[in-house]
Amino acid sequence: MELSERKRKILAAVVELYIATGEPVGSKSLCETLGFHVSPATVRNEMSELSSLGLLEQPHTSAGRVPSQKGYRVYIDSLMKIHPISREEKQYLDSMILPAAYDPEKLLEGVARVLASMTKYAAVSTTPSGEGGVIRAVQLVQTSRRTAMVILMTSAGTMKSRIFHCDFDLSPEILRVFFRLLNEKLAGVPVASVTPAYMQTLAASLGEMAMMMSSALMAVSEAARESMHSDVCLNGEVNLLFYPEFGQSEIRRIVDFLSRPSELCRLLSERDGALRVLIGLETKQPELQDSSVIVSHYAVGGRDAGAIAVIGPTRMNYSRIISNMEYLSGSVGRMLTELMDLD
Amino acid sequence: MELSERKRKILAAVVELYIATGEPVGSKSLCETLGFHVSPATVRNEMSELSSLGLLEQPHTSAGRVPSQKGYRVYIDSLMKIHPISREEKQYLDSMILPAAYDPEKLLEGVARVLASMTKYAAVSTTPSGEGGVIRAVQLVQTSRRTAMVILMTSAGTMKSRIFHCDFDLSPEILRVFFRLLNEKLAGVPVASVTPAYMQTLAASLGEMAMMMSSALMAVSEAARESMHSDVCLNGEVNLLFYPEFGQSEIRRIVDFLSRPSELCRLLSERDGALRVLIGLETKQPELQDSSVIVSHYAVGGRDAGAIAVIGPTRMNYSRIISNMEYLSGSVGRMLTELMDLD
DNA sequence: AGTTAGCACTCCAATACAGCGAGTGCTAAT
DNA sequence: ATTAGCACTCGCTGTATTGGAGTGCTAACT
Repeated sequence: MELSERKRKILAAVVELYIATGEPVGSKSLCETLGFHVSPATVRNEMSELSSLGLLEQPHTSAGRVPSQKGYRVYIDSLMKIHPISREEKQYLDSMILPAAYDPEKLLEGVARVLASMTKYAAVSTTPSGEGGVIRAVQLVQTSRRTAMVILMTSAGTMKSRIFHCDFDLSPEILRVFFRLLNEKLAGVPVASVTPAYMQTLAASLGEMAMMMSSALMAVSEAARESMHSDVCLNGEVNLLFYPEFGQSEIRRIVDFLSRPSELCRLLSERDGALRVLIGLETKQPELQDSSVIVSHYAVGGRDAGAIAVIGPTRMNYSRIISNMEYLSGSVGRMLTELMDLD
Repeated sequence: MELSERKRKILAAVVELYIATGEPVGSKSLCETLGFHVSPATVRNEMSELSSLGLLEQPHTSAGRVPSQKGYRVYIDSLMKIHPISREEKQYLDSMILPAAYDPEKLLEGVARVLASMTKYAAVSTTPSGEGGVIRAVQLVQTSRRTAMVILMTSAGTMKSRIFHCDFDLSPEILRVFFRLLNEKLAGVPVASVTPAYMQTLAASLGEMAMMMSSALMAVSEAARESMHSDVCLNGEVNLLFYPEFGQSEIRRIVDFLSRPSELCRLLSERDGALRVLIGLETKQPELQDSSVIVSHYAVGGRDAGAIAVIGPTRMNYSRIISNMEYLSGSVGRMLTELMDLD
């Protein structure tokens, strides 16, 4: 399907005008935004052909045209020019996420927040999953006389903590011993293999220390289990309220869908290169019929670790958002890689 | 203003029926739910008097009655009987927040989440502010070869961390020295006095160590500054979508209000005993005209530290929510007190 | 052949209006 | 004091009317 240059320009103009206004675009108003002079009648003829090609559609006979799902597809794949991200935007994004760069969960939560506030759509992010990684280190922090926190860091960029309680007073010396033992035994061990059974055998090898450390060991195994699954952070659902194309009932359906983490996960796992745009039913979700999703994956230490996504009406400002998301997922990956000292 | 027993019963029944159905209640349907036999006409007479007392109002002449703000007030202050919290509810609440009990911020965030999911309204919580407290301990955790995290715990129940970067490789020995120095110098110092100027004089007293530790000291002062202000966690705004009394535009106004943390803070700072119910304009917020807010404060180590709140339509299930919130704020205070080892 | 002006046609959206029914207030009887 | 009866009010729903934006077609023009 090759389109004439003029058809391409007209399609692009329809998409952009519709994105900007949210109203079906008619031949007359389109003429005004077109860079060259043509009469409304000519534009009508062209639009009529674009309609029969399935790129535009009419809400009803006597209304303007609206891009179809296929029309958006063509626009995104070959018509749109991506607006490179500006220095100010980079600085803004960095400044918003940098303060949370020490904790993967906080970081990804912050990313969802900034993404939502910047785009004015709903944003989702997943924290990295420790699934394929190994334990990099176990840290211990005393939190009160008889409680301490274990922090388990994995090569996949996760960091989980868990508190444990002893029935004797902790001292820096004891913690040092615990620390040495735990790291000796666990560093380099695949996270997936840290099962309760594994901990049992580990405890056995600790001899008399096993008793004292049992609650610490339990905390470690719980932290390992938690490392295995990735959390989903959702933010900015309410932004969707401000788009008139979503009515009360539609919003409810979308919000309801967004509240189901497993479905969101599935949506984010769709991949095909680093960044993907899913338009309307391409998401395979009837609830998202009039929404689009932009998913961008981030990598930690060279391996795919998680994703960030924006969900908004199909009439989204794709070009601006895509460049921002590319930058953000790059930053996140870099920060986590750095945090994990994997560079 | 003393009401006859029958008027009290009728008012209570109107409030409860309206809370349950959301529809203005008419004399006929009210008769059916009333425990004793009276005719609709009698009820109409009573309701008419309650109307002229300003306790009920009519959306329009030929509609049923709806409780006025004053009517809710009377109901809450003297008619409602609080439904004590059940064992299952307690267990559910505990199980939802316990896993986050090691980090005040996560805990309060979790509280907002569980409160929102349980009530199906919007929930807010504030993290404790370190303002009046002193530094209890500074912990250090190595996060990579040249980076470490400082964790600053205060007597007010706050815990803030910050990462710092050195231009030399860190070792457990160095960290131990840092740890000892920091705690020697800072334990017991009021958080409010840890200004950059204070850190300057502290650095001076460290002699040759000052150079090596400068980034760590900076991290501490930033963590202290952060400890001073309390975060506001908001959750479940979207729940408000499901109440028909809120139209699209009203929801937008409410959500917009909720997105301004300083205003939320002001709202939560209203206090008068541990728990307070603000109905409609009692909140002094025109945006919350048709909403009510229930605020419950929690204490850490015997001192007021923060608050949790629920925001929903005036037609809220007050009795259930109040008992749940009382329990929750008690739990939170207890957990934080325990975490801080202040018991 | 491609472009354009003119015009009849379509169909949504807004407005007006009638009829229904839930609920009230009043009156008169109990 | 309570209740049955009844006229009245007023929002809601459904139907008819109208205005206008936008289209598709045809015929004239370049």
